[in-house]
Amino acid sequence: MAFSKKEEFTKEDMWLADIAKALAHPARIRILKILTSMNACMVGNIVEQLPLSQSTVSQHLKELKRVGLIDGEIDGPKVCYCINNKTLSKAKKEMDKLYSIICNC
Amino acid sequence: MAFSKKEEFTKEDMWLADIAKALAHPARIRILKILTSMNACMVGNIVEQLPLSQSTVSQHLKELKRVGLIDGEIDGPKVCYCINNKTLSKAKKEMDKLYSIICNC
DNA sequence: AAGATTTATCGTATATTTACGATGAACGAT
DNA sequence: ATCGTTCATCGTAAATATACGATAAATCTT
Repeated sequence: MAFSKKEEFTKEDMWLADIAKALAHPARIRILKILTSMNACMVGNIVEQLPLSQSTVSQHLKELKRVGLIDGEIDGPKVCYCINNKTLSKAKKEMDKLYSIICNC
Repeated sequence: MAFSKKEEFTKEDMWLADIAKALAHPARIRILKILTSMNACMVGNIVEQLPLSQSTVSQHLKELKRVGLIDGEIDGPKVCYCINNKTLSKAKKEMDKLYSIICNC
């Protein structure tokens, strides 16, 4: 992103852009769907369902966690990930707000 | 993105991820809002309202155009940009669909 | 025709993203 | 205590993204 000038934008636009960035890879969209369909699950379970290595999936999980869209809970040597519905609700709300502003529909 | 494995995902997830990528910068969200508030406008008009150089704004416009969220019409030496409501509607619809799948709200 | 205006593109620098294998850290099981 | 399992992190490579100034291309104005 080089030396980005993001400070010059509103907090709302920056937050939404950040959420959009987290959604900007099909693997991460897939992960959210997987977590929903299984309610919650271990990393290994997610890796199985994606055409990516364990380390790459771990990075995608980290990105989703960074923006708060998912939570990870340590369970022995495993880690159980799940959707963070609070952040997701907020994301939906803000996204709807954006569309209500810019969309004629 | 290195050598991305995006071929292994569904078209829907890839399309949505691509739309999200286009929204993944506050300047581009701002541009969509500006285009809405002014209905349509020239590049210079947009540049005025952003803390970015003309060439950088031009790149952001190109990214929005790439995914079809905006259209540009040449008008003399100027170019008039406007929202593409068709793509935007589809984006909203697909985004809603995603949220309806993954969101408990 | 010459000059001004407008915008896209080029060239460039730096940061970030995506991917992988290898390694390390934490835990459970033997 | 050692071994296997699970996952994050490190190191690395290549592609993209972001930003800018400079330049080119197209069009208006004079």
